[in-house]
Amino acid sequence: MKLSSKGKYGITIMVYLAKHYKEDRYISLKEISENENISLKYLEKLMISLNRDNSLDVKKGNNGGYKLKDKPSTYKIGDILRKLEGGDITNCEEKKCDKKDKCVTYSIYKELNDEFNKMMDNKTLNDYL
Amino acid sequence: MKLSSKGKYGITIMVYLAKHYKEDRYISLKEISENENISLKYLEKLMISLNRDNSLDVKKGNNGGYKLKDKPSTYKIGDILRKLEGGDITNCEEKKCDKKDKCVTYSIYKELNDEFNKMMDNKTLNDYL
DNA sequence: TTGTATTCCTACTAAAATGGTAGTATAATA
DNA sequence: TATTATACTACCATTTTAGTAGGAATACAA
Repeated sequence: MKLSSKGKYGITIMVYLAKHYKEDRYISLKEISENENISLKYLEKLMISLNRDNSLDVKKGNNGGYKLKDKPSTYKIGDILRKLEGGDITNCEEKKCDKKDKCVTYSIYKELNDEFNKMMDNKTLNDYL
Repeated sequence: MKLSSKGKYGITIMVYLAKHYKEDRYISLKEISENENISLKYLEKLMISLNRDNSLDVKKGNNGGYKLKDKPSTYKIGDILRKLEGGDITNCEEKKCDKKDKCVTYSIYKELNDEFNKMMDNKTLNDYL
Protein backbone atom coordinates (compact mmCIF):
# COMPACT_ATOMS: atom_id res chain seq x y z
CA MET A 1 0.00 0.00 0.00
CA LYS A 2 2.88 2.25 -0.81
CA LEU A 3 3.30 4.85 -3.48
CA SER A 4 6.86 4.49 -4.68
CA SER A 5 9.40 7.25 -5.02
CA LYS A 6 9.03 6.95 -8.77
CA GLY A 7 5.64 8.60 -8.51
CA LYS A 8 7.02 11.31 -6.28
CA TYR A 9 9.73 12.12 -8.77
CA GLY A 10 7.11 12.17 -11.48
CA ILE A 11 5.12 14.80 -9.67
CA THR A 12 8.22 16.82 -8.90
CA ILE A 13 9.13 16.79 -12.58
CA MET A 14 5.67 17.68 -13.83
CA VAL A 15 5.23 20.45 -11.27
CA TYR A 16 8.58 21.84 -12.37
CA LEU A 17 7.45 21.91 -15.99
CA ALA A 18 4.15 23.47 -14.93
CA LYS A 19 5.86 26.23 -12.98
CA HIS A 20 7.75 27.23 -16.09
CA TYR A 21 4.82 26.77 -18.44
CA LYS A 22 4.40 30.46 -19.20
CA GLU A 23 8.05 30.88 -20.17
CA ASP A 24 7.27 28.75 -23.18
CA ARG A 25 10.71 27.20 -23.56
CA TYR A 26 12.11 23.70 -23.67
CA ILE A 27 13.42 22.64 -20.29
CA SER A 28 16.31 20.22 -20.27
CA LEU A 29 16.60 17.30 -17.93
CA LYS A 30 19.94 18.73 -16.91
CA GLU A 31 18.17 21.77 -15.52
CA ILE A 32 15.62 19.67 -13.64
CA SER A 33 18.35 17.36 -12.45
CA GLU A 34 20.31 20.23 -10.92
CA ASN A 35 17.34 21.97 -9.37
CA GLU A 36 15.59 18.94 -7.97
CA ASN A 37 18.53 16.71 -7.17
CA ILE A 38 17.55 13.75 -9.28
CA SER A 39 20.21 11.92 -11.26
CA LEU A 40 20.14 12.80 -14.94
CA LYS A 41 20.22 9.19 -16.01
CA TYR A 42 17.28 8.28 -13.83
CA LEU A 43 15.36 11.29 -15.05
CA GLU A 44 15.83 10.17 -18.63
CA LYS A 45 14.28 6.87 -17.77
CA LEU A 46 11.37 8.38 -15.91
CA MET A 47 10.61 10.70 -18.82
CA ILE A 48 10.03 7.74 -21.12
CA SER A 49 7.19 6.61 -18.89
CA LEU A 50 5.93 10.11 -18.23
CA ASN A 51 5.70 10.87 -21.92
CA ARG A 52 4.50 7.56 -23.23
CA ASP A 53 1.12 9.18 -23.85
CA ASN A 54 2.80 12.00 -25.75
CA SER A 55 1.43 14.65 -23.48
CA LEU A 56 4.71 16.55 -23.57
CA ASP A 57 6.54 18.44 -26.27
CA VAL A 58 10.09 17.18 -26.78
CA LYS A 59 13.02 18.59 -28.67
CA LYS A 60 16.45 17.00 -28.90
CA GLY A 61 19.72 18.82 -29.30
CA ASN A 62 20.91 22.22 -28.19
CA ASN A 63 18.39 24.17 -26.13
CA GLY A 64 16.11 21.18 -26.37
CA GLY A 65 14.19 19.50 -23.61
CA TYR A 66 10.61 19.05 -22.55
CA LYS A 67 7.63 21.31 -22.08
CA LEU A 68 3.94 20.88 -21.39
CA LYS A 69 1.82 20.71 -24.51
CA ASP A 70 -1.14 22.22 -22.73
CA LYS A 71 -1.91 24.27 -19.66
CA PRO A 72 -1.24 22.79 -16.20
CA SER A 73 -4.90 22.37 -15.34
CA THR A 74 -5.24 19.69 -18.02
CA TYR A 75 -2.72 17.38 -16.34
CA LYS A 76 -4.34 15.18 -13.73
CA ILE A 77 -2.28 13.90 -10.82
CA GLY A 78 -3.93 10.54 -11.37
CA ASP A 79 -2.62 10.27 -14.91
CA ILE A 80 0.90 11.08 -13.80
CA LEU A 81 0.93 8.53 -11.01
CA ARG A 82 -0.70 5.80 -13.05
CA LYS A 83 1.93 6.16 -15.75
CA LEU A 84 4.72 5.64 -13.25
CA GLU A 85 3.21 3.28 -10.75
CA GLY A 86 1.22 0.96 -12.93
CA GLY A 87 -2.45 1.23 -13.58
CA ASP A 88 -4.04 -0.56 -10.72
CA ILE A 89 -3.96 -0.41 -6.99
CA THR A 90 -4.90 -4.05 -6.82
CA ASN A 91 -3.43 -7.03 -8.54
CA CYS A 92 -6.63 -9.03 -8.43
CA GLU A 93 -6.81 -8.93 -12.20
CA GLU A 94 -3.73 -11.04 -12.66
CA LYS A 95 -3.56 -14.57 -13.96
CA LYS A 96 -2.73 -15.97 -10.56
CA CYS A 97 -6.29 -15.58 -9.39
CA ASP A 98 -9.17 -17.45 -10.98
CA LYS A 99 -12.02 -16.43 -8.72
CA LYS A 100 -12.64 -12.90 -9.99
CA ASP A 101 -16.21 -11.79 -9.30
CA LYS A 102 -17.03 -14.53 -6.85
CA CYS A 103 -14.37 -13.03 -4.62
CA VAL A 104 -15.17 -10.58 -1.80
CA THR A 105 -11.70 -9.14 -1.74
CA TYR A 106 -11.89 -8.43 -5.41
CA SER A 107 -14.99 -6.33 -4.96
CA ILE A 108 -13.47 -4.41 -2.06
CA TYR A 109 -10.29 -3.76 -3.98
CA LYS A 110 -12.24 -2.69 -7.02
CA GLU A 111 -14.19 -0.17 -4.99
CA LEU A 112 -11.03 1.18 -3.36
CA ASN A 113 -9.32 1.33 -6.70
CA ASP A 114 -12.11 3.24 -8.38
CA GLU A 115 -12.45 5.74 -5.57
CA PHE A 116 -8.71 6.23 -5.38
CA ASN A 117 -8.50 6.98 -9.06
CA LYS A 118 -11.41 9.39 -8.84
CA MET A 119 -9.69 11.14 -5.97
CA MET A 120 -6.42 11.55 -7.87
CA ASP A 121 -8.20 12.73 -10.97
CA ASN A 122 -9.74 15.56 -9.01
CA LYS A 123 -6.35 17.17 -8.66
CA THR A 124 -4.32 18.72 -11.45
CA LEU A 125 -0.90 20.32 -11.71
CA ASN A 126 -2.61 23.66 -11.45
CA ASP A 127 -3.47 22.93 -7.83
CA TYR A 128 0.19 22.67 -6.90
CA LEU A 129 1.89 25.64 -8.46
CA MET B 1 0.67 1.91 -5.82
CA LYS B 2 -0.16 -1.69 -5.22
CA LEU B 3 -2.02 -3.35 -2.43
CA SER B 4 -0.17 -6.58 -1.76
CA SER B 5 -1.68 -10.03 -1.54
CA LYS B 6 -1.05 -9.94 2.19
CA GLY B 7 -3.89 -7.47 2.53
CA LYS B 8 -6.12 -9.58 0.37
CA TYR B 9 -5.49 -12.62 2.52
CA GLY B 10 -6.18 -10.50 5.57
CA ILE B 11 -9.59 -9.55 4.29
CA THR B 12 -10.34 -13.10 3.28
CA ILE B 13 -9.49 -14.27 6.78
CA MET B 14 -11.45 -11.59 8.57
CA VAL B 15 -14.49 -12.05 6.35
CA TYR B 16 -14.33 -15.76 7.10
CA LEU B 17 -14.35 -15.08 10.82
CA ALA B 18 -17.16 -12.58 10.36
CA LYS B 19 -19.28 -15.04 8.45
CA HIS B 20 -19.08 -17.48 11.34
CA TYR B 21 -19.47 -14.84 14.02
CA LYS B 22 -22.89 -16.00 15.15
CA GLU B 23 -21.76 -19.57 15.64
CA ASP B 24 -19.68 -18.31 18.54
CA ARG B 25 -16.92 -20.87 18.31
CA TYR B 26 -13.16 -20.78 17.93
CA ILE B 27 -12.16 -21.23 14.32
CA SER B 28 -8.85 -22.93 13.69
CA LEU B 29 -6.39 -21.79 11.08
CA LYS B 30 -6.54 -25.33 9.74
CA GLU B 31 -10.18 -24.78 8.86
CA ILE B 32 -9.50 -21.45 7.18
CA SER B 33 -6.49 -22.91 5.41
CA GLU B 34 -8.58 -25.70 3.91
CA ASN B 35 -11.51 -23.52 2.93
CA GLU B 36 -9.58 -20.60 1.52
CA ASN B 37 -6.52 -22.32 0.14
CA ILE B 38 -3.91 -20.46 2.10
CA SER B 39 -0.95 -22.35 3.54
CA LEU B 40 -1.30 -22.98 7.27
CA LYS B 41 2.17 -21.72 8.00
CA TYR B 42 1.59 -18.48 6.18
CA LEU B 43 -1.74 -18.03 7.90
CA GLU B 44 -0.06 -18.33 11.28
CA LYS B 45 2.25 -15.54 10.35
CA LEU B 46 -0.50 -13.31 9.04
CA MET B 47 -2.51 -13.81 12.22
CA ILE B 48 0.28 -12.31 14.31
CA SER B 49 -0.08 -9.06 12.39
CA LEU B 50 -3.86 -9.25 12.23
CA ASN B 51 -4.13 -9.67 15.97
CA ARG B 52 -1.40 -7.37 17.14
CA ASP B 53 -4.09 -5.00 18.35
CA ASN B 54 -5.77 -7.81 20.24
CA SER B 55 -9.02 -7.42 18.41
CA LEU B 56 -9.47 -11.18 18.23
CA ASP B 57 -10.15 -13.85 20.79
CA VAL B 58 -7.58 -16.63 20.70
CA LYS B 59 -7.52 -20.03 22.28
CA LYS B 60 -4.75 -22.58 21.93
CA GLY B 61 -5.14 -26.33 22.07
CA ASN B 62 -7.91 -28.65 21.07
CA ASN B 63 -10.93 -26.90 19.55
CA GLY B 64 -9.01 -23.68 19.82
CA GLY B 65 -8.56 -21.02 17.22
CA TYR B 66 -9.67 -17.47 16.63
CA LYS B 67 -12.93 -15.59 16.76
CA LEU B 68 -14.03 -11.97 16.55
CA LYS B 69 -14.27 -10.26 19.91
CA ASP B 70 -17.00 -7.97 18.69
CA LYS B 71 -19.62 -7.80 15.96
CA PRO B 72 -18.45 -7.51 12.32
CA SER B 73 -19.58 -3.91 11.91
CA THR B 74 -16.91 -2.80 14.38
CA TYR B 75 -14.05 -4.03 12.18
CA LYS B 76 -13.02 -1.44 9.63
CA ILE B 77 -11.45 -2.54 6.37
CA GLY B 78 -8.94 0.24 6.84
CA ASP B 79 -7.71 -1.17 10.13
CA ILE B 80 -7.26 -4.60 8.62
CA LEU B 81 -5.29 -3.36 5.65
CA ARG B 82 -3.14 -0.98 7.65
CA LYS B 83 -2.11 -3.77 9.99
CA LEU B 84 -0.89 -5.88 7.09
CA GLU B 85 0.37 -3.33 4.64
CA GLY B 86 2.02 -0.77 6.85
CA GLY B 87 0.42 2.42 7.99
CA ASP B 88 1.07 4.86 5.25
CA ILE B 89 0.46 5.05 1.56
CA THR B 90 3.42 7.38 1.18
CA ASN B 91 6.95 7.08 2.44
CA CYS B 92 7.52 10.80 2.57
CA GLU B 93 7.88 10.61 6.32
CA GLU B 94 11.06 8.63 6.17
CA LYS B 95 14.52 9.77 7.14
CA LYS B 96 15.64 9.88 3.53
CA CYS B 97 13.78 13.11 2.90
CA ASP B 98 14.67 16.36 4.63
CA LYS B 99 12.26 18.69 2.92
CA LYS B 100 8.99 17.73 4.60
CA ASP B 101 6.45 20.54 4.43
CA LYS B 102 8.28 22.65 1.88
CA CYS B 103 7.69 19.81 -0.55
CA VAL B 104 4.74 19.78 -2.98
CA THR B 105 4.76 16.06 -3.39
CA TYR B 106 4.51 15.61 0.33
CA SER B 107 1.34 17.65 0.49
CA ILE B 108 -0.20 15.75 -2.41
CA TYR B 109 0.68 12.43 -0.88
CA LYS B 110 -0.63 13.50 2.49
CA GLU B 111 -3.97 14.45 0.97
CA LEU B 112 -4.19 11.19 -0.93
CA ASN B 113 -3.22 9.26 2.15
CA ASP B 114 -5.82 10.90 4.35
CA GLU B 115 -8.61 10.46 1.84
CA PHE B 116 -7.64 6.87 1.19
CA ASN B 117 -7.75 6.05 4.87
CA LYS B 118 -11.10 7.75 5.26
CA MET B 119 -12.41 5.75 2.35
CA MET B 120 -11.28 2.43 3.82
CA ASP B 121 -12.62 3.31 7.22
CA ASN B 122 -16.07 3.77 5.73
CA LYS B 123 -16.28 0.06 5.07
CA THR B 124 -16.55 -2.65 7.67
CA LEU B 125 -16.65 -6.43 7.61
CA ASN B 126 -20.39 -6.17 7.88
CA ASP B 127 -20.53 -4.78 4.34
CA TYR B 128 -19.04 -7.94 2.93
CA LEU B 129 -20.89 -10.80 4.48
C1' DT C 1 30.86 19.29 -41.67
C1' DT C 2 32.13 18.98 -37.21
C1' DG C 3 31.20 19.68 -32.34
C1' DT C 4 28.08 19.91 -28.73
C1' DA C 5 23.91 19.39 -26.33
C1' DT C 6 20.25 16.97 -25.88
C1' DT C 7 16.88 12.89 -25.80
C1' DC C 8 16.37 7.70 -26.73
C1' DC C 9 17.43 2.90 -26.17
C1' DT C 10 19.24 -1.30 -24.07
C1' DA C 11 21.39 -3.76 -20.65
C1' DC C 12 22.99 -4.42 -16.17
C1' DT C 13 22.85 -4.44 -10.93
C1' DA C 14 22.53 -3.77 -5.73
C1' DA C 15 19.29 -3.53 -2.23
C1' DA C 16 14.81 -4.04 -0.40
C1' DA C 17 10.24 -6.00 -0.21
C1' DT C 18 7.21 -9.86 -0.91
C1' DG C 19 5.56 -14.22 -0.23
C1' DG C 20 6.41 -17.72 1.48
C1' DT C 21 8.70 -22.46 4.20
C1' DA C 22 10.69 -25.03 8.26
C1' DG C 23 11.46 -26.18 12.84
C1' DT C 24 10.59 -25.76 17.37
C1' DA C 25 8.46 -23.89 21.59
C1' DT C 26 4.47 -23.07 24.22
C1' DA C 27 -0.15 -23.67 25.78
C1' DA C 28 -4.76 -25.93 26.53
C1' DT C 29 -7.33 -29.68 27.36
C1' DA C 30 -9.09 -34.30 27.22
C1' DT D 1 0.80 -37.72 28.58
C1' DA D 2 -0.92 -37.39 23.85
C1' DT D 3 -3.07 -34.34 20.81
C1' DT D 4 -4.32 -30.17 18.77
C1' DA D 5 -3.69 -25.69 18.54
C1' DT D 6 -1.15 -21.05 18.35
C1' DA D 7 3.60 -18.42 18.92
C1' DC D 8 8.12 -17.58 17.84
C1' DT D 9 12.43 -17.49 15.19
C1' DA D 10 15.09 -18.12 11.34
C1' DC D 11 15.71 -18.76 6.74
C1' DC D 12 15.07 -18.24 1.59
C1' DA D 13 13.65 -17.66 -3.44
C1' DT D 14 11.57 -14.45 -6.40
C1' DT D 15 10.14 -9.99 -7.71
C1' DT D 16 10.25 -5.13 -7.52
C1' DT D 17 12.57 -0.87 -6.87
C1' DA D 18 15.80 2.39 -7.70
C1' DG D 19 19.01 3.25 -9.80
C1' DT D 20 23.84 3.15 -13.14
C1' DA D 21 26.38 2.73 -17.61
C1' DG D 22 27.26 3.17 -22.31
C1' DG D 23 26.26 4.33 -26.45
C1' DA D 24 22.98 5.66 -30.52
C1' DA D 25 20.13 9.06 -32.66
C1' DT D 26 18.88 13.77 -33.44
C1' DA D 27 19.05 18.83 -33.72
C1' DC D 28 21.30 22.73 -34.34
C1' DA D 29 24.99 26.16 -34.42
C1' DA D 30 29.53 27.66 -35.56
